[in-house]
Amino acid sequence: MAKALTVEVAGAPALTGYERSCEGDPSGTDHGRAIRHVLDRIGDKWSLLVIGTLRGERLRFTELQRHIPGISQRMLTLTLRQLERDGLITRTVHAEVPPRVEYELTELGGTLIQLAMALADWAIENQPSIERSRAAYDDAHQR
Amino acid sequence: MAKALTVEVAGAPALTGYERSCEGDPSGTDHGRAIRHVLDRIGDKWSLLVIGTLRGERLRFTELQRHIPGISQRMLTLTLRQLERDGLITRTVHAEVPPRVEYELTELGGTLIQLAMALADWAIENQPSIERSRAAYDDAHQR
DNA sequence: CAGAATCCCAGTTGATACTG
DNA sequence: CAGTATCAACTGGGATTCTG
Repeated sequence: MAKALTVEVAGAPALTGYERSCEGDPSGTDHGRAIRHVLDRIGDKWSLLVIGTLRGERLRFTELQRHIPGISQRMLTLTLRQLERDGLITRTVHAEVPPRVEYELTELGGTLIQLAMALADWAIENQPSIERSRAAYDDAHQR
Repeated sequence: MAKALTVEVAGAPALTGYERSCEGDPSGTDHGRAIRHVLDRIGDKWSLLVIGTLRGERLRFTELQRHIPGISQRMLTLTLRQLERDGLITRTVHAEVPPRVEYELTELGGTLIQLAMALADWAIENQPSIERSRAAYDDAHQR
């Protein structure tokens, strides 16, 4: 997840194999590379779910955990940190006892929601079709 | 990748922790669940890249490998099989020597391209902003 | 309450060698 | 050419325990 942090050398961000091999790419807009970047950011198990949950509401740590069944304390923390670092959410600590920390989407994070919704819609709409295709494939390739 | 295959029980597809905990969900359209499904399908390292490469062209195995720098023979094979199973691409074997196998997007796969392009556009447009945010974050949190 | 620190396994990916 | 088979390495993520 923190790839760029672990392999960073002299301030230069780490490069994946794909990126390295594309360094001299003539195309100004390498979509492959771009896609790799989004996926690195929101292609993990929880990021998109956290963003979706923060849609329209500002929530506390525990509230988030309740809204996202199955997420562990550890992964919620890591995911939130990552999203904060990328500027997709903000983290606000209130100087109280007991502590209260609230998370909320930034404007940038908000723009991602649109994509997330599009993805979800696609999934909902095409799930049956995919399910059928799988059944057919498995049926034809069993032994 | 083949999660549903490995943990299948009596014909019922496996459930992730998230899905299990949502079984009684009242909402007809659980976006969280839907997003989980798309991510399971195209959130891996190569699927979206393969789909993007197949955009508009029908390509052979080796051609695909050349178009996608960094992908190993093994991962290309696995990814193609998965996409074929899900009905996103078709695999055509020509009875020749040497063998010729061509891959091409299905209609369903074509619809995914739209989303992929949207993702790529988002990445390209917001990459600088994210980069800046990261630099600021790392700067503020270093020690 | 909101985490930080550890431990650890399962699953994914990569490298390499072999084949119809 | 288009794979398959095998092995090794890496890492994402869960469970658990501790703390300001």
